[in-house]
Amino acid sequence: MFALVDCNNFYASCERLFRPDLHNKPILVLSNNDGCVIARSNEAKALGIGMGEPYFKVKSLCNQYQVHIFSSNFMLYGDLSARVMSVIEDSWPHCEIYSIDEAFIDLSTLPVAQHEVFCEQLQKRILKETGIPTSIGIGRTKTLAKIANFIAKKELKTPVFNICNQFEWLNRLPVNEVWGIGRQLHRHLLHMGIYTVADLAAADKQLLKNKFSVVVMRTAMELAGIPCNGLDVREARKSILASRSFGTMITEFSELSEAVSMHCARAYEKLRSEKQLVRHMQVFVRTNRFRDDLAQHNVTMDFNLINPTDDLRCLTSLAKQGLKKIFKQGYYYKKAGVCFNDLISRDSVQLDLFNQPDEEKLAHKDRLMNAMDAINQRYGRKAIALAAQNFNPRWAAHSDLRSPCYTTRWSELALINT
DNA sequence: TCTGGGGTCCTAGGACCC
DNA sequence: TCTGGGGTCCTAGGACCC
Repeated sequence: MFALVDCNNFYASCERLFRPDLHNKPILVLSNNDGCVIARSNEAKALGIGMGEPYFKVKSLCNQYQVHIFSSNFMLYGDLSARVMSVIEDSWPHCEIYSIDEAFIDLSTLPVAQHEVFCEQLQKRILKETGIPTSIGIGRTKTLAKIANFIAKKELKTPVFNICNQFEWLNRLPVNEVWGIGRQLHRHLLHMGIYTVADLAAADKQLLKNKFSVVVMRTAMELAGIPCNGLDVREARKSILASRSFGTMITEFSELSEAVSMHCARAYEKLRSEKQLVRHMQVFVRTNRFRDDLAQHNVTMDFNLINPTDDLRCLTSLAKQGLKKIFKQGYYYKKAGVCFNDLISRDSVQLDLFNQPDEEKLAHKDRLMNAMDAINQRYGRKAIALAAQNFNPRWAAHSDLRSPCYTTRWSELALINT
């Protein structure tokens, strides 16, 4: 038995937490560059504003209905997420943090009669201790718990819903609400006459495997109540991506180079915090895909590193060399990024027989990187950096509507007037 | 004018091995 | 003219997720 705890309109709820005046008011949270809608309060959903819609398309509607707009503030959301997750982990020993706003819990060791009461209490405790509203779905499998959560949130608007013995719901929900069924699969399933969740649960499993994949087969089995997935144990990350769209389009190599250097530094930060080394790296640039009137140039450059590394100087220098090879004069660039792949734990490095690293240099590198990290940890992210970066670039993304980092920066604490 | 970012998993096909 | 069987590993691309 599984339960899925899912925060309601998570980013919008985070923004509202420190703005009680926005209770019952429509709220939107925007993506980087204030580009697209990535979260909506219920009031904003009621206005017909879609998920992922470009902000400029709904801007006038927002003005008309006085929708409160926020640039995204992931520092805040990440911190509040950690609070929610710690309450869940403190309440039950068998948990899997699935995303920034969701966690599965395995209820198998709890008597069936107590499932709903336990989840109701958990929901109340999270609300009380963090201020974040959640919905909880209960089911025989993770996929059913997901569906139950959907019913709780969207259909019944109750804090907790247990789908066991209430399978008639599966006939009423369209198959694309199922976890793992996206746009393409939905299209194919419709052609096969599979319209509802119940249709998929009853479909021929071998046929699904042959026609699609083992993943779709497992999904259908889970809907039929046969568990194929347990709680996942958190494993080391397999890739780290850092990329951003620019606030304005870029034509100069020097500016692209600054951007790529910045992305290296951001990816490096994650790499170091996870104690991993890079064996493969990509650097890429993109033009604006929405501008049919402009020539397009989207390229990626790959590198294999003979000796795995976490040396920011080395990674940045490589990325810049790659950029030099793929950069072409005369294009309007909209986005750039780097991706670290084929990561390996710092503790288990396989050395190359023919390219032994210089031990002394390696030790020197470690001291330098450790010192850099320590300085940035103590004095803030931008305290020390490679000169290749530019902290005040002309091309920085727009985020004019960002709320304060209420819970992570002393200088931005909420003020209370008495 | 304005259109996000960061991940995972699976499969088919090619290259290679004996 | 006729040309096997059984594997592994890697990669690109596509699908999905939040």
